[in-house]
Amino acid sequence: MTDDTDDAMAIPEIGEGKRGESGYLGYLLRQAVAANRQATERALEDLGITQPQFLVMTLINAYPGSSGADLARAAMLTPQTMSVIVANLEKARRLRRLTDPANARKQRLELTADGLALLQISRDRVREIDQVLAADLTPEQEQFLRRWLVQVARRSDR
Amino acid sequence: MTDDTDDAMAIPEIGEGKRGESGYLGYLLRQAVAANRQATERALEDLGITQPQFLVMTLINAYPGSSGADLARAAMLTPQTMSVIVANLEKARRLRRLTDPANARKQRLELTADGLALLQISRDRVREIDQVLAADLTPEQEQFLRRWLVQVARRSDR
DNA sequence: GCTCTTATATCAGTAGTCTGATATCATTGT
DNA sequence: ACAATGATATCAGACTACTGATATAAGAGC
Repeated sequence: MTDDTDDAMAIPEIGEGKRGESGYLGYLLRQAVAANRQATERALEDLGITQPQFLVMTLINAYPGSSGADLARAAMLTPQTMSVIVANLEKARRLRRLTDPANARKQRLELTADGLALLQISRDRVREIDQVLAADLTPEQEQFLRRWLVQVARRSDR
Repeated sequence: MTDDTDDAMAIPEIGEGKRGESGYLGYLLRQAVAANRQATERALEDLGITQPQFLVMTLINAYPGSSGADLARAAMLTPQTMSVIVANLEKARRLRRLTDPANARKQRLELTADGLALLQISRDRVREIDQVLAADLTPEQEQFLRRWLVQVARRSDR
């Protein structure tokens, strides 16, 4: 079917037209993140870990004893969203909740041995995907990129 | 509360530590996109339009008569996802489905007058947010960014 | 003491996003 | 003509992610 006799216009390919250098920067950002997320989840598929779960496990490992609210702030997510992610991780027995001795409302979170083991396996794979992102970049270019991304996140922060 | 007598470590601020120049590029990307999405949805809040809805309305306007499958390919989303977005847009009477005369399975999508009016109002606001992203960038830097984002999207495509 | 504010966690509802499974229509091959 | 293949749409289930509402605990001010 090479003839285009119907009147629905053709949509350009990824790198072309509005989907390339023209078009919204926000759209290109979203496209890139979606691709990166899919790559990550494909890499962690056999471990049953999603990208957000990996992020939260990483945070808990780095700052053990944090509360859900702490994690929500760190990940720039709402407490409700974090609550769901933590609940899913708990259901899979990858973390534990301990009641804070000083604050009965607060729950101190920490990884189980199982969670830590999975995190360690995941880390290498995620790092590898991350390095693909920076391939073909000079150190200066990567530095510029990182600074720009942080600035974008901070500017819309509130 | 300036003393940190409890043993839960403090989590750094956005630009600092692992949340700044170090840390995963993928994480920084996600943070930036989340911030951008929130800014966009805040700007379109009174119109009741989400960022994905804006994208789909823009696509339908540019390529009227496209099918859900066409749009899914263009937006790099699955047909199921597109189906949900289209259903929500139809529920809000911002688009119409016409059955394709040549293919009873296919549905040709087009904006209603209402949808088009909303799209036109939205456009300026979204463009403004997009320009904030590119503020402080030289044309060369912006060009480099766009190329990198397209490359990231294309590389993990499939 | 008691109230007001703040912080924490969670329930409910909506929207987006994926994978997997189905049903239906169109095209192609024989 | 008919079976196989492919394209389209959609249902179901799971995980994010948001807003809004609620309950409870801690701390501040009176």
